Amino acid sequence: MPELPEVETIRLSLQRYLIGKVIKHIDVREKKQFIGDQRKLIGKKITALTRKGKVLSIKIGDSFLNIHLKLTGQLLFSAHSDHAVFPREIPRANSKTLPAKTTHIILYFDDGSALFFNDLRKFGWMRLLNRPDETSAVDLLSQDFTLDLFKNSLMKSRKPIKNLLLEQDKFAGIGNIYANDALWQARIHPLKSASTLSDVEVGELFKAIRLIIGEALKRHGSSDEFYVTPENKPGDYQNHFKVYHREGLPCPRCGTKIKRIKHSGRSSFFCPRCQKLPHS
DNA sequence: CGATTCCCCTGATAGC
DNA sequence: TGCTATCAGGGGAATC
Repeated sequence: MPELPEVETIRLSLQRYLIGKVIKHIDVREKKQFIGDQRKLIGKKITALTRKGKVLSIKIGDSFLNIHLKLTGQLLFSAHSDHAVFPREIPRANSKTLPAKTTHIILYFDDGSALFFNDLRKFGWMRLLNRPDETSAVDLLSQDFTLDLFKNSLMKSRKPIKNLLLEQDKFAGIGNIYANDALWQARIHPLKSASTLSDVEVGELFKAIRLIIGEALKRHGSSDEFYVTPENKPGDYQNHFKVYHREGLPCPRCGTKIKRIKHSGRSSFFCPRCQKLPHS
């Protein structure tokens, strides 16, 4: 699922292709996934790509096309829209060519290139606004994401730390993969109440988030299920998961079998030896 | 305030 | 074989 490292990888890639291109035509095949008046974009030029948390914003003319990929969204670029063929199968699109069955929106540019939005489960969206999509939260790669801010947020909540990490209106960008791996890195149990973390633990978790997100970025994200880069290349972090999707496999640090629990409707993975609760 | 549940959607998988 | 039930999951809304 696309989290900060995946969306940032996509942004850096698309930035190279899209800046300066002019929108010729937009094909919206799944109406509910495009919010706004697409006609506003015709003939307008792309001037910037930004990202906050998991939301990508493409500046087109005076408007911002905001994109959330949710669980299964893919953005693929092709220099030749009339024969968009990739050398390898696109994961879960069951095809090397575009458009695929899962292609729901296509942006055509004036030079014959195109951007394809695939999304099997149709949870993702493109939303046209006159500003980047608003979230008051601090992005994890921002200078404003400081230890002080992090600590203040944690001390105000008695929720399980894992739940807090996933709240996009507090810290934008972390999803299930990196929340699990960061907690493992910091040796903190996912159910531990946020406000009960010691100063040392808060510091370790702060470092762990930056370390794990940084490693994932270097590896161009995690191609666990659907995610690929706009060139249809996989990331590499899935080969280096610490605990995520590794139930029953050995902890990379101590060899203990990794456990999986469900809470608040989501799965958490952790090492029962490295990440202990006070009373267990 | 927080915790839980449902919903959106589809393919994979399990059970009969 | 083929049908049906269940599940995964980001995030928003409704409910307790």
